[in-house]
Amino acid sequence: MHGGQRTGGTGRAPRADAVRNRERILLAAAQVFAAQGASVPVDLVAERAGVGVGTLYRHFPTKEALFAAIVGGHLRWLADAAQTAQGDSDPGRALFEFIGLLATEAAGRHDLLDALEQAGVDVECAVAAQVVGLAAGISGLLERATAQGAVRADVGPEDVLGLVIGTCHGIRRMGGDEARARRLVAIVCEGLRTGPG
Amino acid sequence: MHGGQRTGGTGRAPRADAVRNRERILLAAAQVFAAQGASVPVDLVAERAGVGVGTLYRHFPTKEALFAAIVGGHLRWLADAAQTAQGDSDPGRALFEFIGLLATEAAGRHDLLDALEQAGVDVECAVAAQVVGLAAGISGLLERATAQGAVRADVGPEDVLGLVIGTCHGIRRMGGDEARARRLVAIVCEGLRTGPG
DNA sequence: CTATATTCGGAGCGGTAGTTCCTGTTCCAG
DNA sequence: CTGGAACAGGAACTACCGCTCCGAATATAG
Repeated sequence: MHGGQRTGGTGRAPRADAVRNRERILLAAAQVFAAQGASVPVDLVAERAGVGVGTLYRHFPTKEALFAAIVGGHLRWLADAAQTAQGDSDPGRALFEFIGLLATEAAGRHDLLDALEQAGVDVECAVAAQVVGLAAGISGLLERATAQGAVRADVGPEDVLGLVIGTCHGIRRMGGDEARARRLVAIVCEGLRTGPG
Repeated sequence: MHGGQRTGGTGRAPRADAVRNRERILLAAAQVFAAQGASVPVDLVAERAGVGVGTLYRHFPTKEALFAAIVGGHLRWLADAAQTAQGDSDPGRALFEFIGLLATEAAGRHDLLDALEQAGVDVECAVAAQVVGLAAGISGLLERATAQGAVRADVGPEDVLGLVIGTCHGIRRMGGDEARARRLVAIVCEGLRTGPG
């Protein structure tokens, strides 16, 4: 499970135009999903890729599979970032910086926010499996920050994810204003801190 | 514009079964929209009301009009609550209590959250006009709280509304857990407060 | 009770979106 | 060069949804 599915199934090498079209589709889907979200019609992705819908459906069995292939990369990247952030000497700062990163990414890319939200509703869906790595990373960051006493003791990983998703909705609501986005993130992080003192 | 539209337009008294059906539709729509949100099919509302879709469309020109009629009541009620809360002797507490009320209402009722979100995207739509009263109430509460120094000086009414909407998404994400809902609201309110001290 | 304007109901229309199917085309081994 | 298998493309199929239309039912005036 690492190179993409063959069409035939035996061991024959794939044709050159097939792999070319596959990459065109992936590129177009990345652009369109990021700009418009998961609700964009499949035909639009195919058109942008310069390909018919039949071609698209030969490479990806369903729209959801294509979407999962696109957001999977982002999610893995974010999960890795969370993993490395756990090595930070200041756990509190590490958590808050990662929240800022996640909020900025998800507010700017519609596909990422859609994926996070879908994962919360349909636990069975393809993207939900991709999110667990990210959730684990947040969990690790939060544990260290809690041990340090940098955040309220009663918050769990689900709370953090919920707050981030919510903040992204708030940010998107006002047209991606950069200053406001930073303000909302700052407010949420301040709220996560332990009380005054 | 206060009693609902007549069908004919002259001055004839409406038929008894017509007003009965109108109220059935309103009741069914209130239940279904609250449970499933604005995206619920019109046929389902009609079925629940024990009425055909044709009947529904005689009383309400469009689905959006029906939806606006349903959420309009809630929005006015909330706007009134915000108005009266402005008379509170403690502006900070008044604002935070109202945020908690709004979040609880919107997290439990899908229609209210959908309306708030739709108003942020389509400024032209019917519900957007209904939200301005609520926004004005929040504005007033925030102004007093800011003057008292109970909240950060750099937050605006739009920030508050965005945060509340976001918080509701976070709350809904985890299945309406009561304790978690209160925790998220508390975190956001704490973040809105002026820094430590 | 009768007449008639009003209302009811749901089949059907137009549009959208995901997916499939089939014909014509293209690449590659031999 | 050539045969044939893999591939491309988009029309068509299915499902869904908001909305309309018109024959059937019915409430109310006289």
